[in-house]
Amino acid sequence: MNTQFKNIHKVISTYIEISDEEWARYSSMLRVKEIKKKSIILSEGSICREVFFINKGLLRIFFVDNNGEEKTFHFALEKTFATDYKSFLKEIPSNYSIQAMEDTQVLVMSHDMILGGYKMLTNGEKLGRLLAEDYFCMFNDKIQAMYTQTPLERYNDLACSFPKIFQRVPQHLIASYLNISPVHLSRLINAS
Amino acid sequence: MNTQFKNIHKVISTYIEISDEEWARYSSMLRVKEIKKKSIILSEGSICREVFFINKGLLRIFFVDNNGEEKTFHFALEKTFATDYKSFLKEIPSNYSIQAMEDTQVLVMSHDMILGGYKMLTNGEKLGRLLAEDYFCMFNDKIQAMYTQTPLERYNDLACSFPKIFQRVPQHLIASYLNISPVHLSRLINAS
DNA sequence: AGAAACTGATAACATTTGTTATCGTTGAAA
DNA sequence: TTTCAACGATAACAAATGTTATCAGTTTCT
Repeated sequence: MNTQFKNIHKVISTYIEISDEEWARYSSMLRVKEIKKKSIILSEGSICREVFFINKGLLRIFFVDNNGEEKTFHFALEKTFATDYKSFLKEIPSNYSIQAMEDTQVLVMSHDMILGGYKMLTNGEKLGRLLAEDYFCMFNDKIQAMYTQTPLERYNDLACSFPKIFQRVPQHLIASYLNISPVHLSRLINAS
Repeated sequence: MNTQFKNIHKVISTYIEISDEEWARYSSMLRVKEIKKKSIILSEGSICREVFFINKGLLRIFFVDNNGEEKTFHFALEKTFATDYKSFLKEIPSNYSIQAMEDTQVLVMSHDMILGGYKMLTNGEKLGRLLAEDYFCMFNDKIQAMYTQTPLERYNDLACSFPKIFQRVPQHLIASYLNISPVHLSRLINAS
Protein backbone atom coordinates (compact mmCIF):
# COMPACT_ATOMS: atom_id res chain seq x y z
CA MET A 1 0.00 0.00 0.00
CA ASN A 2 1.04 3.55 -0.69
CA THR A 3 2.93 4.42 2.46
CA GLN A 4 1.39 7.89 2.48
CA PHE A 5 -2.05 6.36 2.98
CA LYS A 6 -1.12 4.23 5.97
CA ASN A 7 -2.29 6.69 8.60
CA ILE A 8 -5.66 7.40 7.12
CA HIS A 9 -6.28 3.73 6.51
CA LYS A 10 -5.63 3.03 10.14
CA VAL A 11 -7.98 5.78 11.26
CA ILE A 12 -10.81 4.77 8.94
CA SER A 13 -10.38 1.17 10.03
CA THR A 14 -11.17 2.18 13.58
CA TYR A 15 -14.60 3.25 12.36
CA ILE A 16 -15.60 0.55 9.89
CA GLU A 17 -14.49 -2.71 8.39
CA ILE A 18 -13.18 -2.10 4.93
CA SER A 19 -11.81 -4.75 2.63
CA ASP A 20 -8.51 -4.38 0.81
CA GLU A 21 -10.33 -4.21 -2.49
CA GLU A 22 -12.63 -1.46 -1.30
CA TRP A 23 -9.77 0.41 0.23
CA ALA A 24 -7.75 0.23 -2.96
CA ARG A 25 -10.59 1.70 -4.93
CA TYR A 26 -11.47 4.30 -2.34
CA SER A 27 -7.94 5.45 -1.56
CA SER A 28 -7.16 5.82 -5.24
CA MET A 29 -9.30 8.95 -5.06
CA LEU A 30 -7.04 10.51 -2.44
CA ARG A 31 -4.71 13.27 -3.49
CA VAL A 32 -1.53 14.22 -1.66
CA LYS A 33 -0.96 17.91 -1.13
CA GLU A 34 2.03 19.68 0.35
CA ILE A 35 1.33 22.96 2.07
CA LYS A 36 3.90 25.59 2.86
CA LYS A 37 3.92 27.14 6.30
CA LYS A 38 1.48 30.06 6.57
CA SER A 39 -0.29 29.30 3.33
CA ILE A 40 -4.05 29.06 3.35
CA ILE A 41 -5.95 26.09 1.97
CA LEU A 42 -9.46 27.30 2.73
CA SER A 43 -10.49 30.94 2.66
CA GLU A 44 -13.45 32.44 4.46
CA GLY A 45 -16.28 33.01 2.04
CA SER A 46 -15.48 30.15 -0.28
CA ILE A 47 -17.37 26.89 -0.19
CA CYS A 48 -15.38 24.13 1.44
CA ARG A 49 -15.31 21.22 -0.99
CA GLU A 50 -12.68 19.09 0.66
CA VAL A 51 -11.86 17.27 3.83
CA PHE A 52 -8.18 17.24 4.71
CA PHE A 53 -6.45 14.46 6.55
CA ILE A 54 -3.21 15.60 8.09
CA ASN A 55 -0.30 13.26 7.57
CA LYS A 56 2.35 15.56 8.93
CA GLY A 57 2.30 19.09 10.21
CA LEU A 58 -0.29 21.26 11.88
CA LEU A 59 -3.25 23.26 10.67
CA ARG A 60 -5.12 26.11 12.25
CA ILE A 61 -8.81 26.73 11.68
CA PHE A 62 -9.79 30.30 12.41
CA PHE A 63 -12.36 32.94 11.66
CA VAL A 64 -12.59 36.69 11.89
CA ASP A 65 -15.04 38.18 14.35
CA ASN A 66 -17.08 41.36 14.03
CA ASN A 67 -14.20 43.45 15.34
CA GLY A 68 -11.88 42.10 12.69
CA GLU A 69 -9.98 39.92 15.13
CA GLU A 70 -8.89 36.42 14.27
CA LYS A 71 -10.18 33.70 16.57
CA THR A 72 -8.58 30.31 16.42
CA PHE A 73 -11.34 27.76 16.42
CA HIS A 74 -9.20 24.66 16.37
CA PHE A 75 -5.71 23.32 15.99
CA ALA A 76 -5.78 20.22 13.81
CA LEU A 77 -3.08 17.72 14.55
CA GLU A 78 -1.46 14.89 12.70
CA LYS A 79 -3.73 11.94 11.97
CA THR A 80 -6.91 13.95 12.29
CA PHE A 81 -9.30 15.48 9.79
CA ALA A 82 -9.68 19.18 9.16
CA THR A 83 -12.42 20.92 7.24
CA ASP A 84 -15.32 23.29 7.63
CA TYR A 85 -17.77 20.48 7.89
CA LYS A 86 -20.81 22.72 7.89
CA SER A 87 -19.75 24.49 4.72
CA PHE A 88 -18.83 21.15 3.22
CA LEU A 89 -22.13 19.46 4.08
CA LYS A 90 -24.47 22.29 3.23
CA GLU A 91 -22.38 23.72 0.41
CA ILE A 92 -22.55 27.21 1.82
CA PRO A 93 -19.75 29.79 2.09
CA SER A 94 -17.37 29.05 4.91
CA ASN A 95 -16.93 31.23 7.97
CA TYR A 96 -13.51 29.77 8.47
CA SER A 97 -10.08 29.81 6.98
CA ILE A 98 -7.59 27.01 7.31
CA GLN A 99 -3.91 27.81 7.47
CA ALA A 100 -0.78 25.70 7.82
CA MET A 101 1.23 26.47 10.92
CA GLU A 102 4.14 24.45 9.57
CA ASP A 103 5.04 22.82 6.31
CA THR A 104 2.27 20.27 6.22
CA GLN A 105 1.33 17.24 4.18
CA VAL A 106 -2.37 16.50 3.84
CA LEU A 107 -4.46 14.00 1.98
CA VAL A 108 -7.32 15.61 0.16
CA MET A 109 -10.72 13.96 0.15
CA SER A 110 -12.90 15.69 -2.39
CA HIS A 111 -16.61 16.27 -2.01
CA ASP A 112 -17.17 13.66 -4.72
CA MET A 113 -15.01 11.16 -2.90
CA ILE A 114 -16.89 11.56 0.36
CA LEU A 115 -20.33 11.50 -1.23
CA GLY A 116 -19.29 8.65 -3.47
CA GLY A 117 -18.04 6.74 -0.47
CA TYR A 118 -21.51 6.68 1.03
CA LYS A 119 -22.65 4.66 -1.97
CA MET A 120 -19.56 2.80 -2.98
CA LEU A 121 -18.37 1.49 0.34
CA THR A 122 -20.32 -1.27 2.02
CA ASN A 123 -20.22 0.69 5.24
CA GLY A 124 -20.02 4.11 3.68
CA GLU A 125 -23.02 5.65 5.38
CA LYS A 126 -21.91 4.14 8.65
CA LEU A 127 -18.48 5.72 8.28
CA GLY A 128 -20.13 9.07 7.70
CA ARG A 129 -22.38 8.58 10.67
CA LEU A 130 -19.61 7.53 13.03
CA LEU A 131 -17.36 10.38 11.99
CA ALA A 132 -20.15 12.91 12.42
CA GLU A 133 -20.97 11.39 15.80
CA ASP A 134 -17.37 11.53 16.90
CA TYR A 135 -16.91 15.12 15.90
CA PHE A 136 -20.24 15.92 17.51
CA CYS A 137 -18.88 14.52 20.77
CA MET A 138 -15.72 16.58 20.42
CA PHE A 139 -17.78 19.72 20.03
CA ASN A 140 -19.94 18.68 22.93
CA ASP A 141 -16.85 18.51 25.11
CA LYS A 142 -15.62 21.82 23.79
CA ILE A 143 -18.86 23.57 24.65
CA GLN A 144 -18.88 22.09 28.10
CA ALA A 145 -15.31 23.22 28.65
CA MET A 146 -16.27 26.72 27.59
CA TYR A 147 -19.13 26.66 30.08
CA THR A 148 -17.27 25.30 33.05
CA GLN A 149 -13.59 26.04 32.81
CA THR A 150 -11.58 29.17 33.35
CA PRO A 151 -9.15 30.19 30.63
CA LEU A 152 -6.26 28.99 32.76
CA GLU A 153 -7.87 25.59 33.21
CA ARG A 154 -8.38 25.27 29.49
CA TYR A 155 -4.77 26.29 28.98
CA ASN A 156 -3.63 23.57 31.32
CA ASP A 157 -5.85 21.01 29.65
CA LEU A 158 -4.32 21.94 26.34
CA ALA A 159 -0.89 21.53 27.88
CA CYS A 160 -1.85 18.03 29.01
CA SER A 161 -3.45 16.82 25.83
CA PHE A 162 -0.92 18.43 23.52
CA PRO A 163 2.20 19.57 25.38
CA LYS A 164 4.28 20.22 22.29
CA ILE A 165 1.87 22.79 20.94
CA PHE A 166 3.62 25.61 22.76
CA GLN A 167 6.73 24.97 20.72
CA ARG A 168 4.73 24.85 17.53
CA VAL A 169 2.42 27.85 17.66
CA PRO A 170 2.98 31.36 18.99
CA GLN A 171 1.39 32.23 22.29
CA HIS A 172 -0.99 34.86 20.98
CA LEU A 173 -2.66 32.21 18.82
CA ILE A 174 -3.11 30.07 21.89
CA ALA A 175 -4.77 33.09 23.46
CA SER A 176 -7.13 33.47 20.53
CA TYR A 177 -7.93 29.76 20.84
CA LEU A 178 -8.75 30.26 24.52
CA ASN A 179 -10.75 33.34 23.55
CA ILE A 180 -8.80 35.73 25.72
CA SER A 181 -6.45 38.56 24.88
CA PRO A 182 -2.74 37.83 24.44
CA VAL A 183 -1.99 40.21 27.28
CA HIS A 184 -4.25 38.35 29.61
CA LEU A 185 -2.81 34.97 28.73
CA SER A 186 0.67 36.26 29.37
CA ARG A 187 -0.51 37.46 32.76
CA LEU A 188 -2.09 34.13 33.64
CA ILE A 189 0.97 32.17 32.71
CA ASN A 190 3.47 34.43 34.43
CA ALA A 191 1.49 35.05 37.60
CA SER A 192 3.36 32.77 39.94
CA MET B 1 -51.59 7.05 11.51
CA ASN B 2 -51.38 7.57 15.24
CA THR B 3 -51.86 11.30 15.55
CA GLN B 4 -49.23 11.49 18.24
CA PHE B 5 -46.61 10.35 15.73
CA LYS B 6 -47.39 12.95 13.12
CA ASN B 7 -44.74 15.44 14.19
CA ILE B 8 -41.88 13.00 14.38
CA HIS B 9 -42.86 11.46 11.07
CA LYS B 10 -42.69 14.84 9.46
CA VAL B 11 -39.28 15.57 10.94
CA ILE B 12 -37.79 12.24 9.97
CA SER B 13 -39.20 12.62 6.48
CA THR B 14 -37.14 15.76 6.04
CA TYR B 15 -34.04 13.61 6.46
CA ILE B 16 -34.84 10.45 4.52
CA GLU B 17 -37.44 8.82 2.35
CA ILE B 18 -39.32 6.29 4.38
CA SER B 19 -42.14 4.16 3.08
CA ASP B 20 -45.42 3.80 4.93
CA GLU B 21 -44.64 0.16 5.62
CA GLU B 22 -41.28 0.97 7.10
CA TRP B 23 -42.71 3.81 9.10
CA ALA B 24 -45.44 1.61 10.52
CA ARG B 25 -42.92 -0.91 11.68
CA TYR B 26 -40.48 1.68 12.97
CA SER B 27 -42.97 3.90 14.73
CA SER B 28 -44.52 0.94 16.48
CA MET B 29 -41.44 0.96 18.66
CA LEU B 30 -42.13 4.47 19.86
CA ARG B 31 -43.48 4.96 23.34
CA VAL B 32 -45.44 7.99 24.51
CA LYS B 33 -44.43 9.46 27.83
CA GLU B 34 -46.05 12.24 29.80
CA ILE B 35 -43.73 14.22 32.04
CA LYS B 36 -44.84 16.41 34.89
CA LYS B 37 -43.35 19.87 35.22
CA LYS B 38 -40.03 19.82 37.09
CA SER B 39 -39.61 16.09 36.95
CA ILE B 40 -36.36 14.67 35.66
CA ILE B 41 -36.13 12.11 32.89
CA LEU B 42 -32.38 11.77 32.76
CA SER B 43 -30.15 12.08 35.79
CA GLU B 44 -26.49 12.94 35.76
CA GLY B 45 -24.42 9.82 36.29
CA SER B 46 -26.81 7.41 34.64
CA ILE B 47 -26.32 6.12 31.13
CA CYS B 48 -28.65 7.76 28.67
CA ARG B 49 -30.45 4.97 26.83
CA GLU B 50 -33.11 7.00 25.09
CA VAL B 51 -33.66 9.80 22.65
CA PHE B 52 -36.67 11.94 23.38
CA PHE B 53 -38.74 13.66 20.75
CA ILE B 54 -40.78 16.49 22.18
CA ASN B 55 -44.35 16.60 21.03
CA LYS B 56 -45.47 19.27 23.43
CA GLY B 57 -43.79 21.15 26.22
CA LEU B 58 -40.25 22.17 26.94
CA LEU B 59 -37.19 20.40 28.29
CA ARG B 60 -34.05 21.75 29.85
CA ILE B 61 -30.71 19.99 29.58
CA PHE B 62 -28.32 21.03 32.30
CA PHE B 63 -25.26 19.96 34.20
CA VAL B 64 -23.62 20.87 37.46
CA ASP B 65 -20.22 22.53 37.35
CA ASN B 66 -17.32 22.15 39.77
CA ASN B 67 -18.74 24.82 42.04
CA GLY B 68 -22.02 22.99 42.33
CA GLU B 69 -23.86 25.45 40.10
CA GLU B 70 -26.35 24.35 37.50
CA LYS B 71 -25.56 25.37 33.94
CA THR B 72 -28.28 25.13 31.35
CA PHE B 73 -26.77 23.58 28.27
CA HIS B 74 -29.83 23.67 26.08
CA PHE B 75 -33.54 24.32 25.95
CA ALA B 76 -35.23 21.68 23.83
CA LEU B 77 -38.35 22.83 22.07
CA GLU B 78 -41.33 21.16 20.55
CA LYS B 79 -40.57 19.05 17.49
CA THR B 80 -36.91 18.60 18.32
CA PHE B 81 -34.94 15.78 19.84
CA ALA B 82 -33.41 15.82 23.29
CA THR B 83 -30.87 13.44 24.72
CA ASP B 84 -27.32 13.23 25.95
CA TYR B 85 -26.12 11.97 22.64
CA LYS B 86 -22.59 11.34 23.82
CA SER B 87 -23.75 9.21 26.73
CA PHE B 88 -26.21 7.48 24.44
CA LEU B 89 -23.67 6.70 21.74
CA LYS B 90 -20.77 5.67 23.90
CA GLU B 91 -22.85 4.19 26.68
CA ILE B 92 -21.05 6.13 29.35
CA PRO B 93 -22.51 7.93 32.36
CA SER B 94 -24.10 11.20 31.46
CA ASN B 95 -22.85 14.60 32.56
CA TYR B 96 -26.29 16.00 32.04
CA SER B 97 -29.72 15.92 33.51
CA ILE B 98 -32.89 16.55 31.56
CA GLN B 99 -35.82 18.20 33.25
CA ALA B 100 -39.27 19.23 32.11
CA MET B 101 -39.94 22.93 32.38
CA GLU B 102 -43.64 22.35 31.81
CA ASP B 103 -45.92 19.37 31.61
CA THR B 104 -44.44 17.75 28.55
CA GLN B 105 -45.26 14.94 26.19
CA VAL B 106 -42.34 13.12 24.60
CA LEU B 107 -41.93 10.17 22.33
CA VAL B 108 -39.29 7.79 23.59
CA MET B 109 -36.90 6.19 21.14
CA SER B 110 -35.02 3.45 22.92
CA HIS B 111 -31.43 2.53 22.29
CA ASP B 112 -32.62 -0.64 20.65
CA MET B 113 -34.96 1.24 18.40
CA ILE B 114 -32.25 3.61 17.20
CA LEU B 115 -29.65 0.90 16.68
CA GLY B 116 -32.26 -1.34 15.12
CA GLY B 117 -33.25 1.44 12.77
CA TYR B 118 -29.76 1.51 11.27
CA LYS B 119 -30.33 -2.05 10.07
CA MET B 120 -34.05 -2.22 9.59
CA LEU B 121 -34.65 0.98 7.66
CA THR B 122 -33.47 1.20 4.08
CA ASN B 123 -31.96 4.59 4.83
CA GLY B 124 -31.30 3.94 8.51
CA GLU B 125 -27.61 4.67 8.51
CA LYS B 126 -28.24 7.73 6.42
CA LEU B 127 -30.81 9.00 8.91
CA GLY B 128 -28.27 8.56 11.68
CA ARG B 129 -25.64 10.33 9.66
CA LEU B 130 -27.82 13.27 8.73
CA LEU B 131 -29.06 13.75 12.27
CA ALA B 132 -25.54 13.63 13.64
CA GLU B 133 -24.44 16.07 10.95
CA ASP B 134 -27.27 18.43 11.73
CA TYR B 135 -26.64 18.44 15.45
CA PHE B 136 -22.96 18.84 14.72
CA CYS B 137 -23.77 22.01 12.78
CA MET B 138 -25.92 23.29 15.64
CA PHE B 139 -23.04 22.81 18.04
CA ASN B 140 -20.71 24.44 15.57
CA ASP B 141 -22.90 27.52 15.58
CA LYS B 142 -23.15 27.46 19.34
CA ILE B 143 -19.38 27.41 19.75
CA GLN B 144 -18.95 30.22 17.30
CA ALA B 145 -21.57 32.28 19.14
CA MET B 146 -19.72 31.70 22.40
CA TYR B 147 -16.51 32.87 20.75
CA THR B 148 -17.83 35.96 19.09
CA GLN B 149 -20.90 37.26 20.85
CA THR B 150 -21.39 39.14 24.06
CA PRO B 151 -23.92 37.78 26.54
CA LEU B 152 -26.35 40.51 25.57
CA GLU B 153 -26.03 39.64 21.90
CA ARG B 154 -26.74 36.02 22.67
CA TYR B 155 -29.70 37.07 24.75
CA ASN B 156 -31.09 39.05 21.85
CA ASP B 157 -30.50 36.18 19.46
CA LEU B 158 -32.44 33.94 21.78
CA ALA B 159 -35.21 36.50 21.85
CA CYS B 160 -35.32 36.45 18.07
CA SER B 161 -35.25 32.72 17.55
CA PHE B 162 -37.53 31.89 20.43
CA PRO B 163 -39.37 34.95 21.75
CA LYS B 164 -41.83 33.04 23.90
CA ILE B 165 -39.11 31.48 25.99
CA PHE B 166 -39.14 34.36 28.45
CA GLN B 167 -42.69 33.52 29.39
CA ARG B 168 -41.85 29.87 29.77
CA VAL B 169 -38.55 29.86 31.65
CA PRO B 170 -37.45 31.89 34.68
CA GLN B 171 -34.83 34.48 33.99
CA HIS B 172 -32.10 32.97 36.12
CA LEU B 173 -32.18 29.86 33.95
CA ILE B 174 -31.73 32.02 30.89
CA ALA B 175 -28.72 33.48 32.67
CA SER B 176 -27.28 30.03 33.29
CA TYR B 177 -27.87 29.25 29.61
CA LEU B 178 -25.94 32.39 28.67
CA ASN B 179 -23.28 31.41 31.20
CA ILE B 180 -23.54 34.60 33.21
CA SER B 181 -24.82 35.29 36.71
CA PRO B 182 -28.49 36.11 37.20
CA VAL B 183 -27.54 39.47 38.66
CA HIS B 184 -25.56 40.35 35.60
CA LEU B 185 -28.32 39.37 33.22
CA SER B 186 -30.76 41.50 35.15
CA ARG B 187 -28.35 44.40 34.81
CA LEU B 188 -27.90 43.90 31.09
CA ILE B 189 -31.61 43.76 30.44
CA ASN B 190 -32.55 46.71 32.62
CA ALA B 191 -29.76 49.01 31.58
CA SER B 192 -31.54 51.05 29.02
C1' DA C 1 25.13 42.65 8.72
C1' DG C 2 21.14 45.61 8.99
C1' DA C 3 16.28 46.61 8.87
C1' DA C 4 11.78 45.36 9.63
C1' DA C 5 8.30 42.57 11.47
C1' DC C 6 7.00 39.41 15.09
C1' DT C 7 6.65 38.03 19.68
C1' DG C 8 5.93 38.20 24.56
C1' DA C 9 6.40 40.64 29.14
C1' DT C 10 4.82 44.35 31.78
C1' DA C 11 2.36 48.48 33.56
C1' DA C 12 -1.63 51.48 33.94
C1' DC C 13 -6.11 52.00 33.35
C1' DA C 14 -11.03 50.85 31.72
C1' DT C 15 -14.70 47.63 31.25
C1' DT C 16 -17.09 43.52 32.10
C1' DT C 17 -18.65 40.22 35.09
C1' DG C 18 -19.12 37.93 39.61
C1' DT C 19 -20.46 38.02 44.64
C1' DT C 20 -23.00 39.18 48.48
C1' DA C 21 -26.68 41.31 50.59
C1' DT C 22 -31.21 43.52 50.76
C1' DC C 23 -35.93 44.16 49.49
C1' DG C 24 -40.40 43.85 47.43
C1' DT C 25 -43.33 40.93 44.63
C1' DT C 26 -45.29 36.79 43.24
C1' DG C 27 -46.58 32.15 43.34
C1' DA C 28 -47.03 27.80 45.60
C1' DA C 29 -47.96 25.03 49.57
C1' DA C 30 -49.85 24.09 54.21
C1' DT D 1 -55.79 32.45 54.29
C1' DT D 2 -51.29 32.43 55.85
C1' DT D 3 -46.68 31.25 55.25
C1' DC D 4 -42.73 30.25 52.90
C1' DA D 5 -39.96 29.75 49.01
C1' DA D 6 -38.84 31.49 44.50
C1' DC D 7 -37.91 35.27 41.71
C1' DG D 8 -36.01 39.48 40.03
C1' DA D 9 -34.27 44.37 40.79
C1' DT D 10 -30.73 46.96 42.84
C1' DA D 11 -26.52 48.54 45.27
C1' DA D 12 -21.78 48.06 46.72
C1' DC D 13 -17.80 45.97 46.21
C1' DA D 14 -14.38 42.41 44.30
C1' DA D 15 -12.31 39.82 40.67
C1' DA D 16 -11.51 38.83 35.93
C1' DT D 17 -10.54 40.42 31.53
C1' DG D 18 -9.78 43.89 27.85
C1' DT D 19 -7.11 47.92 25.93
C1' DT D 20 -3.33 50.64 24.99
C1' DA D 21 1.31 51.61 25.17
C1' DT D 22 6.15 50.56 25.82
C1' DC D 23 10.20 47.79 25.55
C1' DA D 24 13.39 44.14 24.75
C1' DG D 25 14.55 39.93 22.55
C1' DT D 26 13.86 37.04 18.15
C1' DT D 27 13.17 35.85 13.78
C1' DT D 28 12.92 36.83 8.99
C1' DC D 29 14.14 38.95 4.97
C1' DT D 30 17.15 41.53 2.06
